[in-house]
Amino acid sequence: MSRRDELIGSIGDLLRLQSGLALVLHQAVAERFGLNPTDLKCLDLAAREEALTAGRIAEVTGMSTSAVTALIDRLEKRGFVERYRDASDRRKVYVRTTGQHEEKLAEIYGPLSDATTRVLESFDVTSLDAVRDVLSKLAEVSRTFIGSEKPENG
Amino acid sequence: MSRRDELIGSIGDLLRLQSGLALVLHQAVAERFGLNPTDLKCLDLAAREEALTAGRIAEVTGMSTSAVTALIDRLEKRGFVERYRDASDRRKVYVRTTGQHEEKLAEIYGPLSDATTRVLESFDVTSLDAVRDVLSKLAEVSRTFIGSEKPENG
DNA sequence: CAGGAAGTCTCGATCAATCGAGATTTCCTG
DNA sequence: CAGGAAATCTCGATTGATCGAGACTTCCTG
Repeated sequence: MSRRDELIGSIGDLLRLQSGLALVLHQAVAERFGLNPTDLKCLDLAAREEALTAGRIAEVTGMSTSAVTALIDRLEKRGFVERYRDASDRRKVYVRTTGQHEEKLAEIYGPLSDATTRVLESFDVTSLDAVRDVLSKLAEVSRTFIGSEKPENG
Repeated sequence: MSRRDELIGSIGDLLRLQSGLALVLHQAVAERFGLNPTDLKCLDLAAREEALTAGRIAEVTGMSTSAVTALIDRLEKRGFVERYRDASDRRKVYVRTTGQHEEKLAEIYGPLSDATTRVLESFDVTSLDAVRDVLSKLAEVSRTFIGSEKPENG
């Protein structure tokens, strides 16, 4: 086996390892939040999307509207999100994060993020450049793959 | 902001992105297996550990023994694992994978794995070398971090 | 303003996963 | 072989998340 193939093999292993670790970490985060994975996912969604309605959550997750209501109830009860009605269409209910979410995330991920930065700082620009190129291409591959696996949610 | 800092920032973003994608992918895999995340996790455990007993699963996961029994029932019913008793201590029940798990995993991840390999093949050895170094250091950081977050499971 | 549609919520029922207590089988010690 | 410990399983009850049907409020069209 060539040095190239060896490298490619071990990078593959490392990527799988990182995926596994990400799962464990995510699990730990969900526990720390006192939320199940689905709820945490919707919380992330709320943090990212500007004007997230209950109906939109149902659409994205495939859940029934009643399940979404219950979900928002849970998130609201724990203070992670707030409901507010659209001023111009009062049927709609928007969900926005209160800030607790981001705060808590930063609290949890802060040390990891710092440690990651320190590691990266120990490499030269050439290496970092290569890493960024590779990771961005890999991200594209993953995204395409996931897209092809789940054709329903456009 | 220096070029270094820019690079470090975007690599951080890419790493977070990859983590997110890993989650989505894992979710998709669990669905494809018809298993919940907990069950899938135990299945992975069974695939990795040589002599995995029911009690060991309870220990690792923190579940009660009755929950573990139910879990193994589910996995067994779907053909992913088999129970067999220890020949020298017939109280113990070992759980081993039947091979369906690995087969199905390969089936799902095959295309992604191939695409990943193709991407990596498009880079030169110097770049790959840098990537491997960085990823292996980052993996170490993640592992340490997870260890410090969950001190209970040694 | 009437009628229907859209968006969300309420309610009752269901299902999966879990727990605790106790039963069962097997092992170990004397 | 008796007694207790270990490993797992069974059973009944509980909890959390979900669904479907329908209620409610609001919007839009004519």
